[in-house]
Amino acid sequence: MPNRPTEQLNNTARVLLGMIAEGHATGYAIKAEIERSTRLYWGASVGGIYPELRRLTDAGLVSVCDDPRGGTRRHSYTLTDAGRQALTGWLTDCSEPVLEMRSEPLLRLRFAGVLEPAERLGVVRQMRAAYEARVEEVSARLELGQFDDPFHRMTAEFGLAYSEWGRDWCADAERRLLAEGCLGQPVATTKA
Amino acid sequence: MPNRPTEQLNNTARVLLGMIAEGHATGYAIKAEIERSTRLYWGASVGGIYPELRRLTDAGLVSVCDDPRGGTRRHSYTLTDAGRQALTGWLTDCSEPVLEMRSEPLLRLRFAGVLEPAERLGVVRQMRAAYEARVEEVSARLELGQFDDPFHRMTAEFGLAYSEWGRDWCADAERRLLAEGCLGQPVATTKA
DNA sequence: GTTGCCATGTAAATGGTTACATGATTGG
DNA sequence: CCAATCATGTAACCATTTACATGGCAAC
Repeated sequence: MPNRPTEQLNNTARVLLGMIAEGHATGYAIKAEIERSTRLYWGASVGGIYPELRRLTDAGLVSVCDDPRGGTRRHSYTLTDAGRQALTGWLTDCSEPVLEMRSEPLLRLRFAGVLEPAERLGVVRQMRAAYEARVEEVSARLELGQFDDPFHRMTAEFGLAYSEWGRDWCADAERRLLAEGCLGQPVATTKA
Repeated sequence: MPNRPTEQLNNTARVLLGMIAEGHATGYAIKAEIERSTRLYWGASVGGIYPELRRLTDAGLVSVCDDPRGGTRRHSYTLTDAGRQALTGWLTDCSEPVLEMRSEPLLRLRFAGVLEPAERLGVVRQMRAAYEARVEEVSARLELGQFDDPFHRMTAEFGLAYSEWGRDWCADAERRLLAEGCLGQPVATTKA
């Protein structure tokens, strides 16, 4: 009687199942692959993977076998039928299109009105700098051919195109702000 | 001696300080404003605001006064000088351009290769549907004139433009997938 | 022989989400 | 009097992050 059946997988579990399906069999290999490819568009935790692997094992979604390298113990993971079903169930689930967005630069922009008009432009400049740095990072990785699988490459290309779009949006926003003198005094300063 | 000085604000604290600076004086009003505007681009928790308001008070970043409506107790918050400094410090901080991206549709796309070729297109279709729904939602709100402050409007416009961009990217990706027969067999199925 | 990588894990803290609990006021 | 809205909070849970701890193996 599995602890957590097919019903609800958390994000760590999803990444783990996907990685194992792709053939990354050990915790360490998964960790490395997360660093290599997923980090770009998914802030995945790395500290939680060993506990979660155990939970998945207990839940019967993955099976483990000992596969030592010399004297170093090593666990090799494979998907069970239930695990594969959970993974494809998640991937083909058409009910929940969770599009959450959590962008600190945008949150800052939302509050830029509380700054002095002269300082407001800096918030957008910052935001543009962040996108620019991301453009550099992703395009460098793409040029190095780091993304073998076509779907990995697609997601990296998405990251690149999105960062370029964001950079351009910021440049345009800067122009608009300058044209309007960084916008009057929308600040509703609190009066005690 | 404040519990948490200017140094590090968590995200809830940031939203709270910004909201108070804008003149949303009570926990309830802040909650309502989060629902109204911030939800679109910032998945902010609403359950954590009262405890956090107390922490901010203890830390000397906001001051509170009782402001009852009839027999209903009510707390009115104002920024202290330290609070205003913390807020502007965050807004003008040029060290940390945290651009985290956490998109479940993209994560699914990354693993689409483990599905049968025929099913892969569905992952992108899903993603497009999510963006389309977002486009509808944000443009409806913009047309209702829900965003008074120019910076609120800018963030909403960002949300709209981004969703449109994402929708179009997906449409293009769908075309590419179809043109290539949803891409061969990149699946590295695990062998036990 | 020591640096760096492979490999697995634990502990503590923080943060965020949901659900619950309470009660006053206003308007129909 | 009932429903909706204003208003404040707590408790429990889950997820995430960081830091730490351990040890083998390979290469230089």
